[in-house]
Amino acid sequence: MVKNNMKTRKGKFPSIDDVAREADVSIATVSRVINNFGSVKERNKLRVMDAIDKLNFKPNISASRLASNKVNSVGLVMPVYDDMFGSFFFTELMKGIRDVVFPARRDLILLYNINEPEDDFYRRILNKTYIGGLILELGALEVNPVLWKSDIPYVVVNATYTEQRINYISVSNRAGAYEAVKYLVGLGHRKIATIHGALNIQSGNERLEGYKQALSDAGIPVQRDFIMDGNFYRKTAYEKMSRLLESKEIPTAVFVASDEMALGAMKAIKDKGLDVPGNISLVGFDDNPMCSELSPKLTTVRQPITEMGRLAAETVIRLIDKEEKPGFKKTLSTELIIRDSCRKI
Amino acid sequence: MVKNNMKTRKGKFPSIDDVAREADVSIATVSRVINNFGSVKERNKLRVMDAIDKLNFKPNISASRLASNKVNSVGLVMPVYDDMFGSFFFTELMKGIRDVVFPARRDLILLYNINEPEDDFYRRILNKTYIGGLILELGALEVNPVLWKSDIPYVVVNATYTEQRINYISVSNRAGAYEAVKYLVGLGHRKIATIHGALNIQSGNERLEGYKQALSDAGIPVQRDFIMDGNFYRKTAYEKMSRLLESKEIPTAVFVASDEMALGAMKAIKDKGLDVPGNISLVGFDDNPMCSELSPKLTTVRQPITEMGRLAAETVIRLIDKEEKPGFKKTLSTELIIRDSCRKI
DNA sequence: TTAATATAAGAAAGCGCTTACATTTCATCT
DNA sequence: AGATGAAATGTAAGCGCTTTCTTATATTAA
Repeated sequence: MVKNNMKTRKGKFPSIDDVAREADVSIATVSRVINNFGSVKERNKLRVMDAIDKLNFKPNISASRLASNKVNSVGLVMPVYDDMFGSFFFTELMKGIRDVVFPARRDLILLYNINEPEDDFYRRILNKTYIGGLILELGALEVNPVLWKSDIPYVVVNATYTEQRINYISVSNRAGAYEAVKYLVGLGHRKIATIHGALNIQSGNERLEGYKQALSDAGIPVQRDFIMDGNFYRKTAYEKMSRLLESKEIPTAVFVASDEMALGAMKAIKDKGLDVPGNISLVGFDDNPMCSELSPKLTTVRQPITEMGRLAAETVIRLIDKEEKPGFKKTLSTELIIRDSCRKI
Repeated sequence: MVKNNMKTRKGKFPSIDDVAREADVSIATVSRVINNFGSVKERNKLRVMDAIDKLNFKPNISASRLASNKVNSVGLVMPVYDDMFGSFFFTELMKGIRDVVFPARRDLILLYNINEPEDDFYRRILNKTYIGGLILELGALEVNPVLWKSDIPYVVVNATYTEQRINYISVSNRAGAYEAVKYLVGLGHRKIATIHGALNIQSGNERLEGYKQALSDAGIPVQRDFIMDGNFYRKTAYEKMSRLLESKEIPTAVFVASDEMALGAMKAIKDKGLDVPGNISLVGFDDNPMCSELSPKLTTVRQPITEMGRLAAETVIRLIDKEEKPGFKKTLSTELIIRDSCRKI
């Protein structure tokens, strides 16, 4: 039920017929050279290209799509972020995506679900006949059934799946967290707490597991009261850190599952009159650029978000072009960036 | 010269003919009810809608566009940002845009110019026959001639133009800077320096003017060596601030033309062993969320970026729909957010 | 040289819609 | 009841491309 109130663009663009007339060939030939398809004699190819230049002709994509029933745009489905990290993540991901999508001459369609039942939202997307494939960041959501019942190719970013058919590109959250905690252990810390992220989000869960594993492997018992329930928000981290500082046994180091939370934690520590890393060593996750603006500069686990975006775009395009079979799975590795927020003990 | 390697979506979607047959009416009638256009008897309207539901029919947008030569998608042209503010600005703007564009059932096409001559880039956009209008953030660039010679509606964001036909939505940079400096004057400061932004960008220029004007109006002479040439980058601001602190006459307050630069300035001050606001009062511009994470929390000028995005989207849609005549010009006001980085003197 | 084959070019039939125009239906007024 | 005009519906001609099929031309083989 779309209102019929759209604007009409002046119908003065040259069409393929004009080019054909100008080059004195048939429109079929013009189409062949436009699409670099079939065989055209060099002489005619040149004439057509000249005509195209002369008339400044650009093919009408709607017509092309209608006639060919082919499709090449990439859709990007994102949740509605509202925090600092969301904005960082989004822009970084976009950098990778755009660096692949635009040089490949694809269109990038942004798709936000604003107040629509999820099924309807995806059905609508599927019926946009010009979208060839999707890149999805789902946060805490599952892959929608409408999607996996369809035959549109999609790759999910920032999550892993055991289902064979689901393509994803993720990041080694577990290993990253493991490395961070191992680093703290290496500095001599034994009382290492964590403020973890939302556990309904995969990355939150995996980072917690990495933390536990690293402690176990170091022969350090995992203490229940050293595990603080966070949700990736700064404010929560502030509260949890404050709580941690009031407990009988105060940790000497804390692994915080995101930089944004590390910010809150650091503030809580300072507000208590304590020092980072003097009293408490801190490691974050993400490598948000603000990390190096804090004092002390935050030691953190960098995740290659841009790279993830780039790879996601490359993959979805290959899937659209059928150059790749579904089932593409990749986990990119993280890197511990050592700065000034941890000390030997 | 597009390679012919796109994927074909299974051609099993029901068409308008199927609906017409199912509802036992003509395709014209179906089209009328789809577009809510012309007159259709209630009885038939219902039958068509039932048939649409039953078959799960969705119109083929490419066909619709080709036939009607009408168009409703919104294109968003952005520069390639690489700094923190860019990412903040981009996400904030997007928030406003998406909150308008998606409920209005328009598509949002992201357009980045990656290594393409500007003219070609815009010509390509214009020939995307499904883009009805554009929102542009141009940074230091001018409106491209290809664009203003065309008849596509567009609104420029974050800049002002005297040309009558150019639609823009901007922010009162001058007044914002003026208010900030006036505030410093009110606190008793007389030696007020500024680190300004890139002067080839309007906002940079206007903020500098606001600074000068505020001083003049307060009867304070504008001192040449209190005006430091910045470019919105943190690093430059760090250097300029350091320089400022080494000069004979050290200011008691500095108006820094962006929060990102304020970050650099603050660091420079601390690195010199001085205190904010103890020795130097600081005011920023933007109200980047990190402002309230700094210590001291940064006093700054908030600009309504999301609101700008929202208005830009509303405007471009009204222009597409011809509900608005070209020449829409609006400047949104800023707001001084007083936090802890300034003191009385 | 001619036959056989490969290559190049064109003609024309759609793709799934919109819409101008023609036609039918229906309510209203003499 | 017949005339009249408005409302409802249908018919059919495109929109600008792609692509199949056909035909013409060039190349090679015999």
